[in-house]
Amino acid sequence: MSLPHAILTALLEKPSSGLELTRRFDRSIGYFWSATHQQIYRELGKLEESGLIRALPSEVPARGRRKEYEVLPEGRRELCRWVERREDPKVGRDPLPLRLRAAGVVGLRNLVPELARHRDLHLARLREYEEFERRDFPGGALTEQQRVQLLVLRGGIDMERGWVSWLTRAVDELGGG
Amino acid sequence: MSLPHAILTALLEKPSSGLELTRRFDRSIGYFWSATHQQIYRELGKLEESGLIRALPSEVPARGRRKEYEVLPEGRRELCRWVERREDPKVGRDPLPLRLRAAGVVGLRNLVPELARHRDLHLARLREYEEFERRDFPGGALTEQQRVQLLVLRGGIDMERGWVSWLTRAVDELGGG
DNA sequence: ACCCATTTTGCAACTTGTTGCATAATGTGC
DNA sequence: GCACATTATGCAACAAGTTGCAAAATGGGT
Repeated sequence: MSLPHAILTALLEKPSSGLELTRRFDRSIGYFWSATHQQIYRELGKLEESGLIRALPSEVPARGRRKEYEVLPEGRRELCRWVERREDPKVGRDPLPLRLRAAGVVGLRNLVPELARHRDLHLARLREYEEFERRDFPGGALTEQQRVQLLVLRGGIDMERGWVSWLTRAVDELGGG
Repeated sequence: MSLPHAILTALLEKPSSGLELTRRFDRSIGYFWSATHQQIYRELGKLEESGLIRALPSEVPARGRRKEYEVLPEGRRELCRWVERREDPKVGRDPLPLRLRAAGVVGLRNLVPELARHRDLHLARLREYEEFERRDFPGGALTEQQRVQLLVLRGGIDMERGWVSWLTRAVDELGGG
């Protein structure tokens, strides 16, 4: 039940349309979550139906027509409950280490180049996040909200660093013999 | 499509029953994947039906009765195809950073103790993995399969270290003021 | 005015993951 | 040999995530 809450957060930060949300998920929210536009539209429908958000008033019934949403008080309350809730951590879900482990049984085959490719992709993501940090948080006084956003961004950075260093070691050890 | 392949890998390492697999998922495979026993039983059914694995012969039809599976040649081939496949990395899916970000909007409320709790849980997991490393990989010559398993384990360790350090910093910065 | 690519919203079918419960066999104490 | 917890397998209903496609509006260009 994280997607609706991720959407509520994003909408509180700034009222948006479905597509806009999709784009923001690829950027600032996507360090730890991702969602396709279909997921988002469906969820927006549910959230509207249950009275947590509403579409900003517009005349036409709108299909293929831009539709902005904003959070209602009940939506904010639900988000508060979620923040306060106690919930245990989940283990990650990345198939790559699994594939490496499979390779331990069926042989390395062509996996090392794939590991290197992933290392490069994670490195690119890392660079991008570091760029966000430089661009969006130039030193100086930060609001509480900005401090939290920066913390989350740094979490994303730490994770990507972890991937890069692990994959680098893996390629080294396996590629080198 | 990772679960069936994770099961194939585990069964190749050692033919097992459903419950045994469930336990092994909580241990050596679980660094990057998890599965409940229901998921595993369902998947075992599918894999058997499509001829990738088979139940080791036993007289009685068996309900509530231990049932061992082994991988058939077609299953091994499928696993090879999976290892060779090109597949992009997925972003993580952990709700905690999302909740922190939500707290940036609705206020920190009681989140800091929850962050500390997660830090402790990740730390416990980290200790457990380190214990696995000490116990199952005492220095000396390793087979290729063991080297790969150790690499995967170290990936799990790196990720947990990342969590612990990030959560430590988060608790520090937010708790302290 | 018309064509066409793009933007934006959305449906439907499917796969995967989760939750709660049911049922059969096995082991243990008495 | 009976009661009871434990082990082991499984069903069914649901929730969440994925994939492929469609259709309405918009904004050029000609």
